[in-house]
Amino acid sequence: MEFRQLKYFIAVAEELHFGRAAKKVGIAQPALSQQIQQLEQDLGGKLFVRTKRTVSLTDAGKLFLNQARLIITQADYAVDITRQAFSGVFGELVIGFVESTSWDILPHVIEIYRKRFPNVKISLQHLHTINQIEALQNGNIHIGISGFPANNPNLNFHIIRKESYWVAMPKEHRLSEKQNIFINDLKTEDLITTNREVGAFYYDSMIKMCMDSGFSPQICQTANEMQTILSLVSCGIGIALIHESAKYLRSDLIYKELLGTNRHAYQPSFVWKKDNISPATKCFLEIALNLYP
Amino acid sequence: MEFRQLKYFIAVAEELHFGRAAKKVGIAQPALSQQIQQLEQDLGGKLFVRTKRTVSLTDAGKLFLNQARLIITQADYAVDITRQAFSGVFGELVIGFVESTSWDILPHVIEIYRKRFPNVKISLQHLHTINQIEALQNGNIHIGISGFPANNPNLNFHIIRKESYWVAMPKEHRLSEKQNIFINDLKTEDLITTNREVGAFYYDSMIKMCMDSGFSPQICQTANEMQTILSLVSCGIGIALIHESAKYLRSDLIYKELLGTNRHAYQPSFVWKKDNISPATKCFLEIALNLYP
DNA sequence: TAAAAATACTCCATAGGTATTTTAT
DNA sequence: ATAAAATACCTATGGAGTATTTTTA
Repeated sequence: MEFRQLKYFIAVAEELHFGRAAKKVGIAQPALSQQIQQLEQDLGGKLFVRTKRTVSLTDAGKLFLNQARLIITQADYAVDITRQAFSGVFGELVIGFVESTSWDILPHVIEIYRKRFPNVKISLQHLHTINQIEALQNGNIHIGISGFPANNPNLNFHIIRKESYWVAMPKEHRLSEKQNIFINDLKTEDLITTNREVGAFYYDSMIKMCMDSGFSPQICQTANEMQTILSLVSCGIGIALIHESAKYLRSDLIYKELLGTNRHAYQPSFVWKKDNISPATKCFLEIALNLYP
Repeated sequence: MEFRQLKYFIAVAEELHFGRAAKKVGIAQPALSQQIQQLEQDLGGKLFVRTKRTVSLTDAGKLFLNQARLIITQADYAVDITRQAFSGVFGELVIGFVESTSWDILPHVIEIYRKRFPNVKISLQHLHTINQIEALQNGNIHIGISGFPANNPNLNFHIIRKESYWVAMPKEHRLSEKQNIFINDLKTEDLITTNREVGAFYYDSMIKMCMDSGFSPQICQTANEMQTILSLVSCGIGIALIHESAKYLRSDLIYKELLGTNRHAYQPSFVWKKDNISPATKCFLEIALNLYP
């Protein structure tokens, strides 16, 4: 049984005339007769009752006509949505993101993307940068939005923006009097940081920055989320090194830029595989990179 | 797109290895590669990501795999039920019947048939003999069960049995005293008969029988159903010429055989088209004719 | 007699085979 | 070096064409 034969069969069933049906499907009448005969032989019985003047469907033929239409419809649909998948307008997109990108970048890019590609199902996964790299490589996510660019030979990245370090402190803190804050001012301060596993790049970068200035930072407390860290700062437990966009999470603190350093506290980036990216991924990246050139 | 290609594609998707998949579907590896390439070209994109060592499905490939399986399942099902239709175990059977066959023949044959062919949908239509003939010819019914054999060049028939005329009368009727009743005894009796259109054959046959004996019957009343006729007899309105099986419909009357005639009051028969009968019809007839040889 | 399906036959496109090449591990 | 997919090329099956026959209304 072939698709061709199903289409021919449907044509004959609709026309009930081999000559007209042959014209309809664009072949010669004898070829059509042969194909129908072959189909009948395949199925093991007659689909049509032919006299030399009239053609009509047998009971089994009527049954098979419904089936043939179902098959053709199903096949056309399959081709259609697969082509859509190739074009990127249909499919699935799994996006991994770090907490800090969920404040502005993630909702922004998702909103724009959804408007253009409403038929792509988006799944979001909260993943730390290191896990995004792993998930990208074994195909669990299509796109990563990480706090720092991934350094991996199989991955591409695009830095969204670079933010410097800021110091978050309570209103009554003594450093709030100072005009300019440098790294050495933190030597004797209690610091609240993230756990290293939450963002090793950020953590190590901060440690190195201190070490380069000749001291080892006093980490009095760690937490997993920025909101928690700022709450701890607010309680007077210590001060925190944050990046600029985290300023807007909490308004009861004083924020001052850390001067005299060329390091960046935060470089939110899109990350994706170098090869075999899906059309939906490609379309997403096109929008995303256009949004944050 | 061809069924062949779908099957090959499913095999490769399952094995994720062209060599093994080729063996599985029974062709050589290069032929398989070519067919998959052609399918991909048809669809307009890659279904697999190939490195020289590994094969994996693209996102669109995963989508198309589900679709391909649906199509193949649908096609297999179509072939299956069509073959069943050819064998007579699946399909539809529309049976026309006259009232008098619904007392014993119809339920009997249907019961036996349903046991053997539970997947054939049976529709019953109450039709007079003349309408059965018409319905058979334009394909509205597959089988007719009529009170008399149809006389039509396009139809075959099989007489189930032959029943002679009987006279139905109330207990107190004067003819109930008589030992033997002949046609001439009815000359002066009020007769209750069916309307002619309900069974022209029966009606005309009865009229002719009287005319041959030299009188025109006194028809005092007509009715459409045998039950009604017997009720009217019971009321003393008149007597009725019935066939033997109708005796069992009502026990408060006296029934006596009409002697001295070789005519038959009733010849219930199966009727069907001479050609292009469906497999289900053929199977039904086989059972029916075997049941009433 | 004419319309329409089937048959006879011819041709060529292509599915599938074998041999070989390419490439990643 | 090897495994595995792709490429090159060849063969033959069968789909479709033209010409003709058969059949019945």
